[in-house]
Amino acid sequence: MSEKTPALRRDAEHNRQRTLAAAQEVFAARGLQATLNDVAHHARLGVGTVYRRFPNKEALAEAVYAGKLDDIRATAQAALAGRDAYEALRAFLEHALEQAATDRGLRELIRQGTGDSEQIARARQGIVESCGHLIARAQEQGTMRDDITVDDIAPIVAMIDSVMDLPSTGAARPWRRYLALILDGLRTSAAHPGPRSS
Amino acid sequence: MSEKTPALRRDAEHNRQRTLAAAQEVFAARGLQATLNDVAHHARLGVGTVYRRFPNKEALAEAVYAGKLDDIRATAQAALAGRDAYEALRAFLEHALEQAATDRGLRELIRQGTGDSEQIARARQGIVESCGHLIARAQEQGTMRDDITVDDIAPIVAMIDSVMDLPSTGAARPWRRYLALILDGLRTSAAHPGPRSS
DNA sequence: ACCTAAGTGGATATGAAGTATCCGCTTATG
DNA sequence: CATAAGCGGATACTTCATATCCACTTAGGT
Repeated sequence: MSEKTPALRRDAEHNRQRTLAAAQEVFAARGLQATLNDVAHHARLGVGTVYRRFPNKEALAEAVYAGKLDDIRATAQAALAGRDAYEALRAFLEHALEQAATDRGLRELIRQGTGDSEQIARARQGIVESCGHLIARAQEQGTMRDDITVDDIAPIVAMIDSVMDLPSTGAARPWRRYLALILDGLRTSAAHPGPRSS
Repeated sequence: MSEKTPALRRDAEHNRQRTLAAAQEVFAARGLQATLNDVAHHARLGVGTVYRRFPNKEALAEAVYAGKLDDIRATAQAALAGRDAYEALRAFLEHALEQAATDRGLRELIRQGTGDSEQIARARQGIVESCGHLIARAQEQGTMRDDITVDDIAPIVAMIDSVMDLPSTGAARPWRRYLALILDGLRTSAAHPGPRSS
């Protein structure tokens, strides 16, 4: 490790944590377009203090989300161990989207396919890879339509995301309903219920 | 009609049309966030000329889209005449989303539930109303799940919209595929294919 | 042809927002 | 207690969109 991290003064380290915590909250609530000034104020720190530790918003966002995203990647990989691949995929998507549901910043990070750091790109790639395996296996198991591919995952996630962004009518979380609807549509049996009724 | 429209000079009227046409194109391609300067330049007119006819971007957008949206409303109303309500709804949604697919500005206008002019609000309301009738009738005809309501329409449209915004991989238009998938899920027969296989 | 009100262009004033720096003051720590 | 590290937050910079202004051009009536 050639990286030198000169060890922060105790108060400085404390403020670093405050900054991260505040960023977490602010990004979750208002999205990545929140300003570092917002974050600093929320942490009850001066702007300068924040800029001293994180050169810019991107760096801060990465510090906040790299771990979270890698957790998701790990969950996806763990899902590979499941017997029923379709169910494993379903459970994984529900878990991942659950995270997204409560964190607008995460949602925006996932959505923008472009310009993410190496660390985040790697997580993204790992997730896609695991989903690919699950899809292939579900198809072998005969539980998923053969015309589904990995490329369907991103659109599906995008679709559910978009429901989350909607000014929801009830206090409910209708995204689960739609996720179920869509995933149901991916099942073999539902592909086309059959010929016209008459 | 107490409205006085003092009749424009011929060249002025011509430029007004150019402005509308340019706005149409620019909004369709780059969305409503395009500036009036963009529009003016695209029409090969000075900015001042555009501002002379349209006090601001909102007014221009309304002039461009009021008609388009009302056409969609009319289509929805016409769909009420169809025998098969489910099929009529499906056809209407496909038609309306076809419009949206080629016009980013229209998409943004549809998405933002807030702050639209009276004219546009009326169209929106009419569309929702017709969809409501179609849903109710399809349920009477036994072709649609009973737990679907009008409130499901907006999320479904939002979901398909989000697919359109995606940096599409192939040159294809994958939104039709997902619309079909979702609508299939609304059918009675697909509600739940049945008990577990074993 | 000529007059004048209507129209035109586009440089530019205005304003809003976000980013990032600077530097006088404070505080941890050996 | 010396001093390097850290802090705060006013503010300089940018960027970008909106909207205006006014010297100049032109349609169209007489």
